Amino acid sequence: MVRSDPRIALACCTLLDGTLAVLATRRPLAATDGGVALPRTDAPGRKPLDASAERLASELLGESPPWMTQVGAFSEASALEVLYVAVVPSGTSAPAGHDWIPVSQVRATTRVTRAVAALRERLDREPIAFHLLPPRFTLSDLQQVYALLLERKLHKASFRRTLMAAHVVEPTDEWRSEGRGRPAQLFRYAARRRRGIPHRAVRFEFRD
Amino acid sequence: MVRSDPRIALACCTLLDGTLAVLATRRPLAATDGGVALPRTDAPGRKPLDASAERLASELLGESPPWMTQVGAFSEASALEVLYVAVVPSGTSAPAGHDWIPVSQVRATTRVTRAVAALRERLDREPIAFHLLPPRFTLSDLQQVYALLLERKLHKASFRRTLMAAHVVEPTDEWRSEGRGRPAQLFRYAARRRRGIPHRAVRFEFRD
DNA sequence: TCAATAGTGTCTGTTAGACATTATGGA
DNA sequence: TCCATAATGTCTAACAGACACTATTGA
Repeated sequence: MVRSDPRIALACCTLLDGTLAVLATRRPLAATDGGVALPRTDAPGRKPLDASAERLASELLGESPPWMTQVGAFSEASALEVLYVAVVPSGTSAPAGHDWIPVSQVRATTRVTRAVAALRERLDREPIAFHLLPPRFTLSDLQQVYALLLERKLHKASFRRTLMAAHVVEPTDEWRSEGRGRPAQLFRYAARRRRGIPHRAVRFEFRD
Repeated sequence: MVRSDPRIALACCTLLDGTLAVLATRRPLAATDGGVALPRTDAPGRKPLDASAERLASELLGESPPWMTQVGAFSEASALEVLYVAVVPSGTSAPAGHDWIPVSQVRATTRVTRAVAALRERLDREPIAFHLLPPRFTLSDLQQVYALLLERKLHKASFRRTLMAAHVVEPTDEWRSEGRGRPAQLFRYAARRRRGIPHRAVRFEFRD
């Protein structure tokens, strides 16, 4: 009946070489659970969990991640663990003692799988993809992020039409030449406040 | 650093007189926190949280609720609380010492609000609306549930077309006459396994 | 010139929503 | 008969996806 404080674990995600990667604590001895070691902290019971998670992320990265949310609670070993997921822009370097591990290498880990699923589920309601990219990005970059997280191919013209109609990006006057091919215009995330958010059609997409 | 076991709280929802209601523990003294008292239990540290929540729900209702999931963890007073949400068919009677309270009367309560939000967010991927109804229901009943949870009007013909195209209900040979008007055919939930779940279009529906 | 990528215009099939109409009961 | 509700057919505007095409750079 007497237990230690609950722990908070953070699955901090970014883009690395065109794939999703998660920040893992480097361990001197070989990992014994077959998964990655997510950064953790003990959560003081009285403080809001979100605040503790924020502090953990800030101490790791030096600043608050641009997007973060709670995934859920798990009973882990003998204590309770509350998992958070955050995203940081591609190019963010791993802090000392940590490494970016491609999630494809840790798919067996329940926590990472659930963290990535939480990203995918919120992709259409939260600007997650944008915060996985630097402030300036090309529309091809953005499309790749959506394709990566949704795990499906996307139609280029359709993707751009929908993006423009939603007024969530605005063009800059910068262009980027990526070696071969026509240079791409850089855009920034700028969700223009819309008067009425369009109604989604009712969907019945049960697997069961 | 030394704390008691985490608690599990259950927001068990049903339909009552055309509105959403949540199961609250009746308290002899006036509630002091201005909200409802959700059924709770202490979670043994070692057992999976889902199992503890299942047991809480089963002991309350006499059987497992047809649908249930974890909402998240909250730091509550001095301990941690993990909130679950369940749905039971309309007509389920409140167990002894408990009452159905319309959620419109408890909107200020964070936990109930988050539980209902969790229902709405999953409405298109889980058969939640169906489990809020008895096994046999009319399509008008079903549409009312969707309209209630989505908080918007739905177009009747469009709703039925989408429903039929998704193959998630099948007609029975029963009809129900509700006083005045033409009797309605009763349907049952029967999600036929579909070969390929259709791709949803990419949406950008950020409020921000 | 060619290869590669960015960006756009047009067409078509699907579908959500509007509207109208029929069907079938009770009062 | 009238009214209320169920159920369905048709039309239209919106849009996702396919396809083709132009634009602009490096090699």
